[in-house]
Amino acid sequence: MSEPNEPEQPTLYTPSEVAQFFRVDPKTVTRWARTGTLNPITLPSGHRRYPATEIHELLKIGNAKEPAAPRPEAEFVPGLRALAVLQSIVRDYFDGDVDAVVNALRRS
Amino acid sequence: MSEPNEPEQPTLYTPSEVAQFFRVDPKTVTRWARTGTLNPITLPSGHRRYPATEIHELLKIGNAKEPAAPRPEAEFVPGLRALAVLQSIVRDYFDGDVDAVVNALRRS
DNA sequence: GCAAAGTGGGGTAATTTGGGAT
DNA sequence: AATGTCCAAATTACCCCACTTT
Repeated sequence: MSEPNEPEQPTLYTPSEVAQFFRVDPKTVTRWARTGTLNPITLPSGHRRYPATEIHELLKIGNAKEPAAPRPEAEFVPGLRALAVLQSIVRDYFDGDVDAVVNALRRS
Repeated sequence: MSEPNEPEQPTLYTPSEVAQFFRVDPKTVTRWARTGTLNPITLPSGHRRYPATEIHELLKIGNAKEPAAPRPEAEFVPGLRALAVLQSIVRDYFDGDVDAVVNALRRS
């Protein structure tokens, strides 16, 4: 059974992390969120988490065409768990449109 | 935790998985469940499993406003959050191998 | 049965939030 | 106008150990 690895590059950033990236006070990050400069998700508790994609965009990270990732010879075989999770993503976020998912992956 | 991967049946996340998605401590996820914020399934042992649909829905909160939804009839454009979640799946379950994800989708 | 990893409960420090004043 | 600081309340993180699952 394949299990999630430790995320070295998290999808969501905490307010403190974002503040450190921009070299500002966490309070300022909160203000940016309130004024719409940043678009975080809100936890059920009211705290905020900031999508890495948006932060990276603002930090000008990843806008260069990076060399292709190292390609392993052996084909990756996903476990049942990975398949189930992936399919749930396709269903909930992409309305079951597999091509849309593939396109989104190719662009990113 | 082996279960059929039929799209009709809801995918269940473990507390650790939910915690990774939200960038919070697993104990916080448990807290949300105890206070009724999340509605997990309770195993006979007392442990909890969280329906993916509810988790995905909560990950969208606060991200309702898309910067630009230009063409409804045009090609499907995933939201910022959808892309972020998808990328986390690629990273955690497919070791960052985009092609492996595409192949898995094409086969299913 | 045994070992390793994950989970739940509790207690305590650290973080986050919001408001207001500088 | 935008940012950093102080404050208090709420939320979360990290520590323990016992139990469950694999």
